[in-house]
Amino acid sequence: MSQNAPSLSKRDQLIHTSLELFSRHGFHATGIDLIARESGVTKRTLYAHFGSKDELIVATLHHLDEQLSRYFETHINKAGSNPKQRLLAIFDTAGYWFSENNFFGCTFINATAEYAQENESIRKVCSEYKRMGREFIKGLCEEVGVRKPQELADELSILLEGAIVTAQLSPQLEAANIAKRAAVILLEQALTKQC
Amino acid sequence: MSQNAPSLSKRDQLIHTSLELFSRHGFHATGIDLIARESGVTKRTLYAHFGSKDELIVATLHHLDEQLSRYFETHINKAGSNPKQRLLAIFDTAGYWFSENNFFGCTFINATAEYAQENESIRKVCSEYKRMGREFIKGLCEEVGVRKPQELADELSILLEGAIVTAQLSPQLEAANIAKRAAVILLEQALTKQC
DNA sequence: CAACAAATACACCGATCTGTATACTTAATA
DNA sequence: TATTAAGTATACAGATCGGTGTATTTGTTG
Repeated sequence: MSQNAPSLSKRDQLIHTSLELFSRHGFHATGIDLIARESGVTKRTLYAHFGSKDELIVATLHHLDEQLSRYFETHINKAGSNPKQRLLAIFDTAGYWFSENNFFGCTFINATAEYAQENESIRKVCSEYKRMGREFIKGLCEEVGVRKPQELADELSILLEGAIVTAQLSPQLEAANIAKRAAVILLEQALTKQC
Repeated sequence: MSQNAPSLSKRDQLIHTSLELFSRHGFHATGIDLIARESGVTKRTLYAHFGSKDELIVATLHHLDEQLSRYFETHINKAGSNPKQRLLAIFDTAGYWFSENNFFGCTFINATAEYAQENESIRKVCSEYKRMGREFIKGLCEEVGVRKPQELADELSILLEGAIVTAQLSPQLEAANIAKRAAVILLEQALTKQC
């Protein structure tokens, strides 16, 4: 999940630092001055690349979108070619994610919490990310060949969301394993129903 | 969910206003001055009742804890005495909750997002609330009489959490109904498994 | 070498933040 | 009626916030 490249462009460095600080401490709690300092960059340079803090937030969320999507796709591809195993690998991947030491819940959820009313563009990036996630899961359900892939995908998506916030709020629970256990039941039910 | 009492004590008025503003706009984004003004109270009075903003936040979350617990218990009791119906009424209640116009996701999740590192006491209130919620659901599972009530309760808890954040991020989805559909399957599976 | 873009250094702006100091007023109570 | 607690009014402190103005330096490219 984490990448520590030796030589990033100033822009990438700023986004990288922003992601770390926003995820760990939240958005309002993270000031522009700190981001610039931690990036080894002047505040003036920051504003040369991003017109405002909100723009920086949006760019950071877009970066996280790509990063998380790649993370899940990579891990699921490692699970092999069996469609059922690929679908359930979602929850194994989630388990890896939760165990990383820079996991602080879903930053998209956190961003929506902090900008529920104020900032349309931030909220839009978050809901769009979630929509794409559901599309991805729906694709895996279609591979499995259940009768109503949309319904199963919606159910598994909610399970995944629940596992994320449970891992965030109640780390002692094995949220990913519980969600996977439930997912197995829902998947088998969806498969038998079409006979 | 909302209560508009005519004459509240200053303390209750402050907590009531805080809950509204914190839920709608977030914690860092809501200033002490605004809370005092909207409560019709001086900032000096606010600090006479609560030693700091963090103390006010903790008190507000405790109030929300009681309010939400009562909300769910009341609605579930209205569902009658059939244990299965009572258990599934969790998700009907969630559906009512999501449709209220002062629903902005779970304020406990939002608080944890904003104070993940900084404030232990705030985080503790939130995780404790979630723990009690799981206990409550476990009690309903025991009433139903499944073999492993803890397992089913953990699964349904994750479903509920997932429905909450899905309703927050993707309001167009009928998150409560989807979660209930999944809950029915998990419940029936838990019941047949013990034969 | 000349020209230009990118980044730096650094002071500064107005606004807002949490929290406090001080003096005055109201209302209930003993 | 005297006392006391609760609240008001208002100004202020010290820090931080997002964002800008300006001049200087660096590095690359023609």
